[in-house]
Amino acid sequence: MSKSAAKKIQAIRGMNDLLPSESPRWQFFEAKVRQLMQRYGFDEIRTPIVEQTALFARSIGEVTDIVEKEMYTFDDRNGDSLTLRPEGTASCVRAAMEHGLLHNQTQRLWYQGPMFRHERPQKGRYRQFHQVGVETFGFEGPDIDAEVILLSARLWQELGLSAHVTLEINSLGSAEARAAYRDKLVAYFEQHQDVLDEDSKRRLISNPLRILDSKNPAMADMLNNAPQLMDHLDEESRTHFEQLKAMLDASGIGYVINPRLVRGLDYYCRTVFEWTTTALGSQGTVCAGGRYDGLVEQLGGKTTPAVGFAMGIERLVLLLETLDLVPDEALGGCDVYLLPMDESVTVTALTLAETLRSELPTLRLQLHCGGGSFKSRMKKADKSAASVAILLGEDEIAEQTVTLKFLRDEREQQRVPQAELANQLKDLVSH
RNA sequence: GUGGAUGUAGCUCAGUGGUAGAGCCCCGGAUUGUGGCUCCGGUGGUCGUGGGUUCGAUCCCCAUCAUCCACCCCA
Repeated sequence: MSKSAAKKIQAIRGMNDLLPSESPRWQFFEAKVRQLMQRYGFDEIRTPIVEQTALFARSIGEVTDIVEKEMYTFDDRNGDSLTLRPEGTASCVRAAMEHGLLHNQTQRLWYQGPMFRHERPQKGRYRQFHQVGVETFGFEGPDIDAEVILLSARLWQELGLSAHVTLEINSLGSAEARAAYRDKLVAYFEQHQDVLDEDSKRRLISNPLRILDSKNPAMADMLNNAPQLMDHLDEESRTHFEQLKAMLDASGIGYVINPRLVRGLDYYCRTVFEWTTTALGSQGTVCAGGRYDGLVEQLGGKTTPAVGFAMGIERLVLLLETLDLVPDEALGGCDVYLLPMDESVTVTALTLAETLRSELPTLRLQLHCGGGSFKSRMKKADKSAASVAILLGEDEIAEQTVTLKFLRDEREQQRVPQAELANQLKDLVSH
């Protein structure tokens, strides 16, 4: 490379490349998710990653941290204010409304993709991160709340994570009850201004319910005497919550009721829940969601009950990696390595490889390319993780055979007629 | 946005005010058609970047960028 004064261009802070050594874990996770969604009868929806800024301002809440200081917002060439989506629910609601999916019908949707928030990166938290989300529309009763929670619980089971995550649930009450409680709480906190720390004073405006969750011991007494959310639930929400608990009990799903569990986004009401883990440091929430019955109306649609959740893929993949839960066979590699022994047989090897791929569509066959000594070719076969190397040289070509060499066990290598090769390799294709 | 730690080879890391080393990886050889183990050799660094102090800075000072951890926030 020439000596250039140009600065090295690197990835944007907090936006990561997903390298080949990592991608199999993601694929493993994504495959499980896709399969699961099908099993539960959820349909995939894909929406653009850019939306009008107003969509997020109106749905997430004007005074939330996300909208106030974490959005990637910019002006389009025609002057419109656009924003890289910081979460998936708003886009999903917008798209569903826009295409009439909510008109006199119910929906069970899921999505997956990148989200963007301008936060200080740390373990399990990045500026471009990825979520899988589920959104359901048109179901009023607690059965759908239970259904989406059970769906998430089954995913942990499928992934081997069940023992490592905990379900916390709470109810925020109806939008009216929540608003009334909020006012009451703010009034209470204002009477105790002298005890409030800096963070809490700020939250008094942005998210007063969050103050209840403060870890500051100096405020513990004051918080314990604060009005309780549970005491201010409206009757319908109370019933809804009781029924949900009964359904979870009947399903054998363990949970903890956390009266201080408050979601950060404005649109939640009634049921809220969170799956957390202690294995990831301070970013322990791995999946979170709840009911948002008012959002569709808030965005200009007909009143439509809705429940959903989102999970952070980075966090879950990190968890899978930490706990070593991705099976070896999911971690990539190939089954066989086809190796021409010198330059003179390159073309034959190439055509043989294509023949085998046609005959065995699921066989993972890597063809040696790039020349090199025989020794280096063998080394690459070894590195490839293939269990079998197919050696092709002048002798083999002369008699229309190949040499099968077993790289991972003690079996003698053998000559096999090319016509029988596909048949011999079948056993390697168990997937 | 706040606080702390760290930036030396592709990776993991030593190290010194007189412009650098190990292990792993990679390449070649010992082994003309047999990988893994062993041995030998080799490629590869403007010591994150820019300034300052100094005869001289990878080392000391300042700034900046990046990464990591925590706070905040959140998935």
